[in-house]
Amino acid sequence: MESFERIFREHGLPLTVQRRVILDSMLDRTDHPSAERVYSEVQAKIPGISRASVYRILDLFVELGLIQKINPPGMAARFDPTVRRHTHLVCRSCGRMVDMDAPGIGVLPLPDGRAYGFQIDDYQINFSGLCADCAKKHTQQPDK
Amino acid sequence: MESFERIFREHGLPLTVQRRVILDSMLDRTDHPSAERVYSEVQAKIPGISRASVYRILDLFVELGLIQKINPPGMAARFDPTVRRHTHLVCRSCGRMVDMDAPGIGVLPLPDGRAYGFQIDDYQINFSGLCADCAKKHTQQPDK
DNA sequence: CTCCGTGCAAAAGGTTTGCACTGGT
DNA sequence: ACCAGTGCAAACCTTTTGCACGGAG
Repeated sequence: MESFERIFREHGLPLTVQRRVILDSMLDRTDHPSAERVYSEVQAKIPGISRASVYRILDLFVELGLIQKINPPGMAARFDPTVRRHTHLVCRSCGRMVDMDAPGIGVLPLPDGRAYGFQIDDYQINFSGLCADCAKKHTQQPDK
Repeated sequence: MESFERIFREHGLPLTVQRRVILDSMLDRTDHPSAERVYSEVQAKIPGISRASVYRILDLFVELGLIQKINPPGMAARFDPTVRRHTHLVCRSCGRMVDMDAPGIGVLPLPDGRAYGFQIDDYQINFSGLCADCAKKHTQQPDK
């Protein structure tokens, strides 16, 4: 929780205000914000911050293993403070993304990729469909 | 195979040279080209073709169910003539993508999303790792 | 002949980069 | 004081869009 200062020291990385604030705003959130959304939220706390810094800092956190980057099909990348592998539900219509923490769901053995010339070491499962709001809209107005 | 002319007629869609050539270049291929790659390949056969047409035509084929669009994490979309759901192996280093047709791999029941307010109707599994070439490079030069 | 499809160029959206300055350590 | 981190703007990559022309039906 607060040992992130140690993590930075161990890597010889300066702990700047920008990094503190962005890390703060990422932890303990259950949504999956895009870089743009993090940017606009953080602007309230650090008015002069640049979009580039947000991107750089989020990518740094990913490299440090502090957060996870998710690339939903056809939309901006999202960032997730939950680092362990887990499954996401994505709304095809509005892009809303929620964690799916059902036991047994989304747990696969890593297959042997040698027949394909691959060393497989990770996987990602994304379920897609419609969230409640979008399902409602679609049934009300099936056209368009 | 050749009934695609019928498919177009049924939809009242003109069958243009561009569509013929792009469909031709897509069928029977086992790689997973990006729109840009299709564009440069097709330029050899139709010198004046525009990038926009390639994008429009590929998307049309996806709507017609003739091909599939794949969105690998963090890179340009790929197109796949194999329409049925199947699993992909993606090289994290070079982006190479191969089909993984092992029986039983990548077949999941659709979970009940109601607890999350979702109607789940599809999913995608991507295994990731290193292809043989990139694995070789990494072991030879672990740094950088 | 009538439209739809196309080519072109520009815009849009998301992300990265080069460079000078600033702020941690 | 040093050097990495930052802000800014421009570049970049992928994809979409507006519009006028041209070819398929």
